[in-house]
Amino acid sequence: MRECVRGFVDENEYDFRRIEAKWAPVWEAERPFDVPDTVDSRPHKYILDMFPYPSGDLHMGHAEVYALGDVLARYWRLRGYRVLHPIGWDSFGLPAENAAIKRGVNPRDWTYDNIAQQRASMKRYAASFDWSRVLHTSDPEYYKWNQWLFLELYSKGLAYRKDSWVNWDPVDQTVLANEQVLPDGTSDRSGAVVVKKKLTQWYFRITDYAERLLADLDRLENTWPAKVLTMQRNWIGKSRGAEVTFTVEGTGRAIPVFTTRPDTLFGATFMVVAPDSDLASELAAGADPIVRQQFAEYLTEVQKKTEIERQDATRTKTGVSLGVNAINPLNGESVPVWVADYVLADYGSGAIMAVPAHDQRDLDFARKYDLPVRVVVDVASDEPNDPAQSGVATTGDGPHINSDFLDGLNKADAIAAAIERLESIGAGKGAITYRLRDWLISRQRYWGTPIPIIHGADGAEIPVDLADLPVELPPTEGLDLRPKGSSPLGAAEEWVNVPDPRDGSAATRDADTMDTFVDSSWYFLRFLSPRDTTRAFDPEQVKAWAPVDQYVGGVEHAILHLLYARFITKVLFDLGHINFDEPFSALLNQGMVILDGSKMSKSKGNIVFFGEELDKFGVDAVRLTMAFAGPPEDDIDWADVSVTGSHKFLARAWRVAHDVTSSVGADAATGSPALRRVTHRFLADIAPLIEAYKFNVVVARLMDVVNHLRKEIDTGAGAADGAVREAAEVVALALSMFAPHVAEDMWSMLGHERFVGLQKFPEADPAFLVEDSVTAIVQINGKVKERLEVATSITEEELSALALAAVESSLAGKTIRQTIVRPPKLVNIVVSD
RNA sequence: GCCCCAAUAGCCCAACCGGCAGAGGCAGACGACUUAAAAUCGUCACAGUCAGGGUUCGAAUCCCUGUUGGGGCACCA
Repeated sequence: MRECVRGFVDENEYDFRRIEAKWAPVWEAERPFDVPDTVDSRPHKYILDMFPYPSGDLHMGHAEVYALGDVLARYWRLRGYRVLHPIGWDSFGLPAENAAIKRGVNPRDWTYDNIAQQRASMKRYAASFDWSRVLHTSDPEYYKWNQWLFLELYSKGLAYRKDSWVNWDPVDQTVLANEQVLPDGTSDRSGAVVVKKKLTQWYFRITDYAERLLADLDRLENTWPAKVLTMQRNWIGKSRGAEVTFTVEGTGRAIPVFTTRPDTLFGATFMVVAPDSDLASELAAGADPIVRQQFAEYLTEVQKKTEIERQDATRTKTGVSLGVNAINPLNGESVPVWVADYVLADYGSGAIMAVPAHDQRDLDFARKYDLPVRVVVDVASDEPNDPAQSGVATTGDGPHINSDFLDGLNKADAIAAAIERLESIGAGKGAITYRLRDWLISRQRYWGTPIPIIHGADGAEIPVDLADLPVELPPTEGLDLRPKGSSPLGAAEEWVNVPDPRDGSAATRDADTMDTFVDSSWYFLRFLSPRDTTRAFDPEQVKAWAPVDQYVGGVEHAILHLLYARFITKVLFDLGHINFDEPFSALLNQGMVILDGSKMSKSKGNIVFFGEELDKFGVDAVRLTMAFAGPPEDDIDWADVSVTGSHKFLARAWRVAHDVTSSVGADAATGSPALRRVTHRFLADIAPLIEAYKFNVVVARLMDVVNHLRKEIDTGAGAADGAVREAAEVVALALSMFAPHVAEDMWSMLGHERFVGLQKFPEADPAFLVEDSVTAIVQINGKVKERLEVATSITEEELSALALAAVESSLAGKTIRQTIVRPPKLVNIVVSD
């Protein structure tokens, strides 16, 4: 049950409404966290939270990221760093357009109305952003540089157009990148089942960077979540093996195949070509009419399948023979060539050698079409070793058989020997392939960055001159934004028809817009000089701030955004625009805010509304709850946490500061040593805890300090004590990371000038960090028998003697076998009867 | 099917290099204050660490097996 917390309009009571109303306007007027362009000598930290997409108001997920990101930003400020913590909006994208179609509003209006709403909520939430650097990716001032980026890639051959089978979302009526298709074959936006279409589209050559994108993950090993690293490695999907060239019998046409198992070449009993590959069409074209007919029917059937059906590994494999044979380069054997849709056109060369004895997919196919199975690795297991009978392909290691010069070798040696032989006879070589495909970046929708290319009547692609950027979107008036499979921009005749820059003849603009992931792949650089009209980013500012020291956001971007941003960063590095090649030095993925064990959703009706929570409990209590709920990467079940509890704690902390009667500068040295010990231990522990993202533990420790303070004021040293003031000030400083309004008010009540967020943590005094004495425990056979108060400096001999004396009576009649002494805390005496 | 992560009090969570299972909070019980209640202040109780085995003087912590939950990959040759 969450009930409403009521405040009192009384200066002597904690009232979050009064305190919020008091400080928000001051921060708004004085902008304490804006960072000027000037470079200064302090150490820098660039703390970045993933910027939001403006779909309606902020939600509880935003409340979590921006609370946690702000803890880190404020922490580094309190450590004396110069902190850049900017915010903006990822404001191009389909939802704006879909809303526009549904409600007849302009996508621009819809977007900027939402931004205004989110901006107001964000300000209310009091995250310490630099509000002078706000950017929106849908502003021409931003997407001009997005177009510049495109042209940079284009000039280096990294942006290109090709005709290919692409993922098509039949609901949103646009193409999707591979990364935007969920594992179940549906679109990550619309949820529609994705189909394949053959279209001419723009791509970024991310595959050129596959090896570096993979290798450089090692450098992020301890600063990025292991989970994200694994996901990226899987996505890039490196395979080592060999490329082997088979030759079509008769025509001599070469068929290159990629295999991870060149050692099993003697077990290849047929070949399979992807039905939708050019090679298949070519081979079928030369075949007899019956084969041609069968192939054509099969291809039609295959193309009707959805991605879901096609990716179902359990379905029965199908295929047709192409009626031609190919020669195995190692043994000269002639094997039949088939087409089957378990082979993919765009992986490897779109063709495979099939080794049914040692590959389950090939075996399934061989058994269905009665093709031969030849065992070439003797895997020496207890299992029946005949895949043709068992139906289970063997993949283990063992001596090779039926393999001529490979006989007797194990897997690794046979692979090496096979590659060596292939290379010496010119029939192949060692090779590496990647699962990663080029990034499809064109979209057939309106609300995105226009692609700055003009198509000449002769088919030439002419990059728009830099001086003519930005290519601005035309107004929506008169345009039909409804999805129809081609870009709405194509219908904006005045916009699309332009003179050919070469000779003034008729030409047209490219009517597609860019994937919005292009926009977000470099926005962290634009924050460094957001008003610069002469370039995408200022190299001086980049040198001062970049790369991002700490990135904070959801794990849903583990592949998409983070992979693209890494890629673009490497491209910009190679082009000499920046001097680093990984964009985000450290990454924190926060969990989700859920309710009653499940994800919040409109359809389930289990939504906690951001604004309502702030109304009921106050900004500080909500922010504190986000930090205190548990480790940041865990999900927060809003039903399991108590915002009321956070509110009560804040009131308690506030009251403590309110009760302090000493003046600024009161001597802490003469105050309560016990309290000082608590305060300085806390101070010493903040850094390691925050830097390990243990925000929940810091809050717990903060509560502990407040509890001690309360006790000290009520029944100890009293409200005028110097140590009490010291502790209250430390509480205000530390609390400013979580609850800025309360902290600012406490700081002010303690007689200080604003702003608490711009102060520095005092150093912990080492004198309070060491204990003079500790409680040592004495165990017999691991069970605690006695406790001794001993000096921290006690020697092994002294402690041992004290311990033996203390448990003397329990040792009567027993034999001491061993004594383990770990000064100053433990003695374990091992005895037997 | 393969891989990874987790499991500590009724609940959310702490626990350094293997060394007394508890920092903090929620919910609970009791007391003080109050005519009473709320708020506040205080006191108390509650688990032997998912199960089983191993290593060790000593295991929440290391190893193995399993259970449950979460996540990733999965016709990629």
